[in-house]
Amino acid sequence: MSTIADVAKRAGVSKMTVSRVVNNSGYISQDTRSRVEEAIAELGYIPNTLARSLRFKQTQTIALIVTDITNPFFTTIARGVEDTASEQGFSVIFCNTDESPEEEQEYIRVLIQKQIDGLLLVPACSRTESVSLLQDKTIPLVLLDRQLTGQPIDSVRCDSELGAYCLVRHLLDLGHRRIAMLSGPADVTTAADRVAGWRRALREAGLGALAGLLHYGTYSVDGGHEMARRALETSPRPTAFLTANNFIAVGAVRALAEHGLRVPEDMSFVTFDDLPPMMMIDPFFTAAMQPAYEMGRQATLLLLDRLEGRGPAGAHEIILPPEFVFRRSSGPAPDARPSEG
Amino acid sequence: MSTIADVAKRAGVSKMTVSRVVNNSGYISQDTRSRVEEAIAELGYIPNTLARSLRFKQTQTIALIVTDITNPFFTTIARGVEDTASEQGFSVIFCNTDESPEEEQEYIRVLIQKQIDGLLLVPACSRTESVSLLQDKTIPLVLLDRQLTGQPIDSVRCDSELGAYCLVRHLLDLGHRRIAMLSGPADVTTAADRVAGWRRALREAGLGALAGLLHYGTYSVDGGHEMARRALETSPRPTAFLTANNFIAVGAVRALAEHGLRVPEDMSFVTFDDLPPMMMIDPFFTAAMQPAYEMGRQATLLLLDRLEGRGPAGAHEIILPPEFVFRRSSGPAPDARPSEG
DNA sequence: AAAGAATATGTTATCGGTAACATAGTGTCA
DNA sequence: TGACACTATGTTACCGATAACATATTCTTT
Repeated sequence: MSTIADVAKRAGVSKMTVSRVVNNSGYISQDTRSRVEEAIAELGYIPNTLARSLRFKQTQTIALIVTDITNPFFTTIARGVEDTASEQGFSVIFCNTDESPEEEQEYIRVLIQKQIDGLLLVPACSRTESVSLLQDKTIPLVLLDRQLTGQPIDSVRCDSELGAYCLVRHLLDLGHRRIAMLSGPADVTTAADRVAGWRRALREAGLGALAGLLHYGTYSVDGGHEMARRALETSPRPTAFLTANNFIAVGAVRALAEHGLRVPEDMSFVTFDDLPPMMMIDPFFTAAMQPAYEMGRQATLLLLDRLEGRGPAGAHEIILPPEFVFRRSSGPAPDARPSEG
Repeated sequence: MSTIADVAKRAGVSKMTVSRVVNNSGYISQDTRSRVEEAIAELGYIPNTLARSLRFKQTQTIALIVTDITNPFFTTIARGVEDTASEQGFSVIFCNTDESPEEEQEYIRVLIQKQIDGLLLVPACSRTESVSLLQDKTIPLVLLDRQLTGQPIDSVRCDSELGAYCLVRHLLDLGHRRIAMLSGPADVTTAADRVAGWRRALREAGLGALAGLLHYGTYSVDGGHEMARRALETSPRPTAFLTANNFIAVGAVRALAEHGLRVPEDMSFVTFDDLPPMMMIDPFFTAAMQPAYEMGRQATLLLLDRLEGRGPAGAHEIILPPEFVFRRSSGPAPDARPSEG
């Protein structure tokens, strides 16, 4: 691996002269420039970013920590981040915590060691321990998707409360009255917000009695399966499900199938997050879709602004609206149909 | 951001002493150790990996370049790589080329700049230009999934030829005789291998006339859609499709639906790579599944061996067998059934 | 033609950490 | 009690690049 010193020796100049050629800075005679460029080509010299970063105290690298790399919602965010960052000459380090606050803390420590310039974080829970490390170091932080309790922090997210509210309104319009909510972990803000939207829509419809309709679980297929099982045991049974993310939806649909229930004839179904069209033979869910790519993009732009000391004073919150697709999974409530069961 | 010098000053010792405490090396009195640890805690000191790596000429970082980050096959490989690498104290940088050799070359250049210790590569095409950069630098390289033409290189892949062969045999057993192959790009070795397996099975069955049955396209939904359209225009029409990956399968199934054809009644269907069970409400494809996680794991182990100068002399090839699932997408050929159009 | 600007290149110090060597006190053994 | 090992700590140089400053030549300008 040849260094700037090797190039300098070969070209018969000082290291500084080589540096000037490489970075196009300062004055260089045409003759010297050619000699140096020739030496660079001959040696296949590629500058060492480590050394440069050490000197600059800037690595041109940001990191993105998500909680579930298998979820297309997060991989789409990741693409938005990657595209936007590399446009501006930044590299991105991706990390996956699997919803574990301990992993999160460990990653943050390693990333600080690696001298990242800034961090985009989907927090595993709403507690703030792990980010305190960053704040001591004055490394800019932008939260994605989920928030933290306590002091306000720059964040980009989708309006979960509104999304859930609209989905429930859709079900109410179809005549449903017993609408179960299969939510995520209680200490994750998106789950809480979606519950709030569900609750508001029902309250406005004069349906305040929610006993047995609200279930908390993990954002996973197993979580959805488990919550759906619990929900189906209640009596009277709900006629519709609202699930708080795509994996919960898949788990819940499977549980319904196991109970011999058809969607939407026996149970209507609406969810947050769609499944990726690329993998769907036959899209099916009525869903509130979060603008994942755009969330990644906006968060990155905000973070890069912060790196240059720009952007609004105080914490900046960007809240994007969900989009809705209405498909076969939601239909009229049984007792709203002329004559059935 | 406090440095080792800050800690040293606060503890009233030299930088070297702090370094010894942090790395548990050399001799340290209990008394000094406590003072230094206290100073570290007070300042929230976290060592700078850049500086350390510069000195060591080792970053404890490897990179994984894949061609399509949206494909669960590659994200599963990525998980295998990440888990295995971090077990051994290595970080992983993920890169996505979107099947572009130019992007690939650019990433490799940046990764060399970042002084990665080794590279896992899913090449975008079988040409070798981009990896020559690495070989000048003696950075160990392990190929994943696909191979390169020319000199042999360490590689880990699944037996594509065998997988395709067995899938076609399955169709032959079901009575199919006109079996179309919807393959990937002609200059990608996995696509070529799958074509070879398909060809061998047909030849062994005495079905040498392949005119109009072989189609090349991209490994994408659009590619599959396009190839399926072409295949459906041939006459006599094929009774079964073999698709070379999961996205091609999705595109092809959609094209069939547009033509009003049912699977498997009107067209049987087998494919390489399944869709992720996590996102499938109702798994459906008969598929040859590649052991993606294990491929990532094995490739990482081989690469880490190479980093330490271990492993077999000469290029090492690890070829893992595919697994098969037989599901509803494949059924008897129409003319093999008692009475039907 | 002298003075200052513009051009071209080199030298030194530095980023944060650590290997290699140096120094000094303590303990042990013949 | 002197020699040598062991323990504990510090000093110097270096990894590869670059900012800041220094030096030297050429070109303008009055």
